[in-house]
Amino acid sequence: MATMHDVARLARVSVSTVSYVLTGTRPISQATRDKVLAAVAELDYQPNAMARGLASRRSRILGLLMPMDERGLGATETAFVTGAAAAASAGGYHLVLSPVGGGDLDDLRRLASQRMLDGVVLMEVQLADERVTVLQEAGTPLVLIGRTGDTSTLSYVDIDFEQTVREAVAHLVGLGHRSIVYVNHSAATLASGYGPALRTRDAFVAAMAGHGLEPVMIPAEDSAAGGRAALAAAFARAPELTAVLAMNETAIFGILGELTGRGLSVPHDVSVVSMVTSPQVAELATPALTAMTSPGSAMGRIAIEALLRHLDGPGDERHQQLLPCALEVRGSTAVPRRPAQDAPGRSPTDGG
Amino acid sequence: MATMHDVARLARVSVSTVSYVLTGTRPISQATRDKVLAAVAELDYQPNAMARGLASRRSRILGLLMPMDERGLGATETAFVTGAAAAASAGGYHLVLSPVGGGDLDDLRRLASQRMLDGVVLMEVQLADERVTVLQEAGTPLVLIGRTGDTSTLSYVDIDFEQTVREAVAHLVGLGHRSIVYVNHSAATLASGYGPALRTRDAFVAAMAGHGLEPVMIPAEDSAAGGRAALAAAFARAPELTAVLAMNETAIFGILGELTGRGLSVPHDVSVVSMVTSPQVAELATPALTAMTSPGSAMGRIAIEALLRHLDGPGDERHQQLLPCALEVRGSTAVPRRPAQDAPGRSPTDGG
DNA sequence: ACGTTTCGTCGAAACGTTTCGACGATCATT
DNA sequence: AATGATCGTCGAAACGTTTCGACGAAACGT
Repeated sequence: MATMHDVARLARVSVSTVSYVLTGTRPISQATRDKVLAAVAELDYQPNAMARGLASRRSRILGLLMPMDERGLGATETAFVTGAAAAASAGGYHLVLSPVGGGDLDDLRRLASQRMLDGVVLMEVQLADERVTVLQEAGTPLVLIGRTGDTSTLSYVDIDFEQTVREAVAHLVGLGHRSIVYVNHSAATLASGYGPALRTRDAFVAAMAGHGLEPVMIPAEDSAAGGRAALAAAFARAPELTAVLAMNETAIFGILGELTGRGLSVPHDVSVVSMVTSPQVAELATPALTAMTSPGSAMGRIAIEALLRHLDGPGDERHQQLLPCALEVRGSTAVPRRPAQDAPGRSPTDGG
Repeated sequence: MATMHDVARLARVSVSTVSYVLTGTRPISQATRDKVLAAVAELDYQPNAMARGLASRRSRILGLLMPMDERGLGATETAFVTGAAAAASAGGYHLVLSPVGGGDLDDLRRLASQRMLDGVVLMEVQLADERVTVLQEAGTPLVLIGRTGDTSTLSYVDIDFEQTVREAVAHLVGLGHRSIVYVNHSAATLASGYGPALRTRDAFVAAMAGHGLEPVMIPAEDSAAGGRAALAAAFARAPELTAVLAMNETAIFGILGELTGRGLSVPHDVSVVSMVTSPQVAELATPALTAMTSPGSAMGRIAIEALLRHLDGPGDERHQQLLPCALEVRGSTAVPRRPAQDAPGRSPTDGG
């Protein structure tokens, strides 16, 4: 394995000159530069990451901290990781996936103190998240995915739940639906203050109100059984329902199963829209789900780019951005067969 | 940030003594050890990872190289990552996820040459995999997930496809099924020499032969549409079929949709077994799928442990291990309603 | 022609560990 | 009581970079 000394000797220059050529820190004449680069190529030289990290006090490693619970990563998180890794790679950084769960806060403290990570992206942030405190104490540059309760001081990227819900509701209303039920995460999750669940709830109420419609929200456990139960509850609360909007990616398969079980056809009897869902999951269902596609890959990229700016910049800048999910119409939404009670049979927006 | 010098000064010993206490490389008296540890605790000292890596020529970072194609990680791969990360963490190592796709072989070469990774776990290995060559040339310790064509020299962990298929077939035959169709990956994938597809094909033929039954295999594209087409093809080839064994986790949702579409009930008209599937995915279907659960987490752990042994040991040892998937019976398999043609009502293997 | 910048390069000192060789003490062996 | 081994500790030399200060040489203004 060639070192910088070898390159310097071969090019007949000093080590520092080689370093300046490679890092561009100081101006070097074209002639010398060529000599050095030729030597680098000939020796197939690669800088030693550890030595570079020690001397420059920059590891060029970024951490991606995700809960990694037993359910593992969904397709959305996966897209996020892919996007983040690509952006890190483009910036000359590596990305470390750390399975730092909720419990091992000491693990996290150790990780941050070892100076192995130049910066960190924190996923699945809770409204009150101890990990944030730990990392801030350690002085680690930080970008959040999601938002804490106090959003003022930190950089974050999050989904624009309000805009997303508004679009989803508009799509259904546009098709002629008047009775729409929103299936959220579980009551326990809501009670624990999970941001996305709370924000979508409020956004749903607001969006329905904007159309002069009654909002009905049903919480559901994160399982197929939870979805079935939620659908039963939905019909109990709103027997005339023609559309379901579901936040709960896991429950939605139960919802579909239960609808089929009741002899109801999707989309003609009941339309279904899945929120914050990846195309891969949406395609698994039959019919394929009309969904609000989460911008996973873009979020990963943006988060890393913000983090890199943090590292280079003066350090006092913040990046706060919301990204909406994109409506992708597939087979699970259509004009309702059962005409809306307070509307004519013809949908208001089908003038194609 | 405290350094080793600070600890040494506070404990009134030399730096090397501190190092010996911390690494256990040389014997140190209890009295000195106590002094040092007290100083460490007081200063909240954490060793600098870069300095340690440079001096010891060990980064304590392990790489997990996965294709990261646009489909992202399935639940099985996710479990693998989780298991691997936990094992690495337990061994005092960190795990780097690197999105090294097929194209950027140079990227991989660079990564290996930077001496940032002590060792590497390579996922989704092809029968002829250039990445293996690159890493071997760079002298990077290596463990494969999957097997190359020549299995003699390398360490690997893989699924025991033969055993898995045998169990799946035995389950179905035990229920009384006689006409079983195997839905594999696509013809193109088979032609490209993808190990799992080839191995399961051969294992299926062997297992069916063991029961004196006719093996029927249908290739299917990795999509819901591919699954539908495969099912149609299956009925064309074997109109009397009562069971489907599917390797293709994506196609299986299309298969289920098409069965429902044809008015056939799962499991009573047709039983379905999904191979190498995670419980999470199996639960998404209605009814929940009887599946051969892939040992994702265990594989991750075993691969990392083998890699760590590689790093400590003399370096010439190999670890080669096959893990079967475990049969988990859920709602998609049952005794066939349509009695088998060439057998009495009683199944040949149900002598419990 | 003479100071004064600017440019290109060099030598050496970090960076924070690990690890090697050495050296008194202590201990067992004769 | 002298002779080795063993134990515990120390000082110093790596490890392979980056980066600072310095220093000639060339280019500039006067």
